[in-house]
Amino acid sequence: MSGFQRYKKILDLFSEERSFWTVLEISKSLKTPSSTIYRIVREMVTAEFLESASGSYFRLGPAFIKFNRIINFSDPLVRAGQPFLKKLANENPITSVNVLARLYGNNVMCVADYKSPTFKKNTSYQRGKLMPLIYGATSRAIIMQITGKRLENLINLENFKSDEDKTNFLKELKNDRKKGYCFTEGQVDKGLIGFAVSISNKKLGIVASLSSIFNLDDFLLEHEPIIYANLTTYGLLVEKYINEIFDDIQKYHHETNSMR
Amino acid sequence: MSGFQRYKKILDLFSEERSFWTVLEISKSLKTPSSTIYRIVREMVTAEFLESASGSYFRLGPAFIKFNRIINFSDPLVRAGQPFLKKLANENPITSVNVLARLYGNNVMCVADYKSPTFKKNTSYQRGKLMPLIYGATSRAIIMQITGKRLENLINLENFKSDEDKTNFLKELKNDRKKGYCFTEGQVDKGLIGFAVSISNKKLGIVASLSSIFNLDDFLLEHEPIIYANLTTYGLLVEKYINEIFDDIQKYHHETNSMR
DNA sequence: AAAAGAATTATCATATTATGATAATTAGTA
DNA sequence: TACTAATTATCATAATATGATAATTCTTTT
Repeated sequence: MSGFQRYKKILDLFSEERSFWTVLEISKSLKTPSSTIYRIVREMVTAEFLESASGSYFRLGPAFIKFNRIINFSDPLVRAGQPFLKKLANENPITSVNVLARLYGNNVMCVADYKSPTFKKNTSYQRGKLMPLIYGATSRAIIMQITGKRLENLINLENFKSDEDKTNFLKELKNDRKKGYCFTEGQVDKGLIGFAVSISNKKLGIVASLSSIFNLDDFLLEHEPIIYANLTTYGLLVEKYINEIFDDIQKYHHETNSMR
Repeated sequence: MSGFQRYKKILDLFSEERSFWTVLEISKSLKTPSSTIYRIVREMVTAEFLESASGSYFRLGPAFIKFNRIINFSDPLVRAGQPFLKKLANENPITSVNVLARLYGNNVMCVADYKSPTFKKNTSYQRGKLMPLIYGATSRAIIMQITGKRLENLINLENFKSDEDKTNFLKELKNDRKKGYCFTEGQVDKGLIGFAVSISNKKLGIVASLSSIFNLDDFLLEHEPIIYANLTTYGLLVEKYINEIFDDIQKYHHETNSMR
């Protein structure tokens, strides 16, 4: 183990289900002597990436909250898209969850969400949560932007039941790419349906989507055109704002860099 | 520079105001050759603690969103307190911002907040934001739990205008400690007032506070007893739940550790 | 399409740092 | 108080990071 990996491996042990670890547990789990782990953990506590509780337990530290906040207030995708989620919810014909998601490594991650106050069911789409790559409209509108070898690599990581399933998926992907939007039913949460459009920004390396999720029971066919119109309109708006934000950033850097 | 510091120093460059950095900018700023920075940045991109955009810019990576989410869903303080913030807001006699905050290094950090929908003004208390240690009721209810050398060290980091100011502050602290709650006016945001109670859990090393912030203009003297009653009641409830959560965690560890 | 320039990665000898077994200390508990 | 568990210190050795430079790749311009 070397470099940043040394620290990452420890952080990766912490999960929602298991958020407290003792040094001995870490040591066993990583098959590394406890004297080494003690030293590393101490470093990370100093840096506030870990925090110690009594009973010799350690948990994730407040640094993550701090940096998360910085991202939240400065990430172009979040900044550009967040304000529209509520509007989208209000203009949708039925109660909805609205989600901004992006490619995150080999997964899709939700980066912002807004649920209508009247939406009762719990959904799998919540900020920070990793989502499966091949299920749900939210993910589809992301993966359909990817082509060639990159797509192949991503797809090969997934466990399709059969080769037929895989071929079907790729066919659907192609279709949706042409249409410019996606629809899926119950792929992530039972009883829910999703609609999504792609969002991207080449300069910023953003591969993302904007989606609305509804209760199947609430949905009528006549809602469809309105839903697509809303998503398309706001999707374009979000892209426009991302561009503007990036331009501002570049301008700022040119100014400050030329000041010396 | 060695160990985790090497990585931390780079991360610490990123802020809300300046969220994009090029390798060259980092290299200049840290007075370290760019070949070294390139290597380190690449490592962090792999670990998803940094992310590259085009134009050779880098920004904070999605790992922070992921770990933040884990904290959000597993931190005993947040888990115990978050659900009460809305209730507190609803039961307060006037529109309010309600905040859970905790000691974070030498600062106070807000870890959860709920604003009444009718509360219009922007406040400085938002999740993840660092707050001054000696201003505002939210911070006061935290620092008043600290005594002895620890308190002295913390206080000495602050710039009091005069020794008199410092003595006064310590006197007020003592008073509030006796009373069991705090009140301040306009110390953090003009036109706002704050009420706070302490929250702590020795086992978990939690030194925190629960507070309600109001518009000075809305406030009448007759509101005061209700506000204190609410804060006290919910403060105790939060502490009770923190305890229960910790007991669950311990039970879980005993079980899984004895399984081998 | 070629060329120039910028960004990024590779190389490698050397300096620095991490490792882990063990001992020493400290904190927690009965 | 004494006992046990947790944490820190020590240190020789193995492993790794560093940074100057060269090589490569990516972008932009003509």
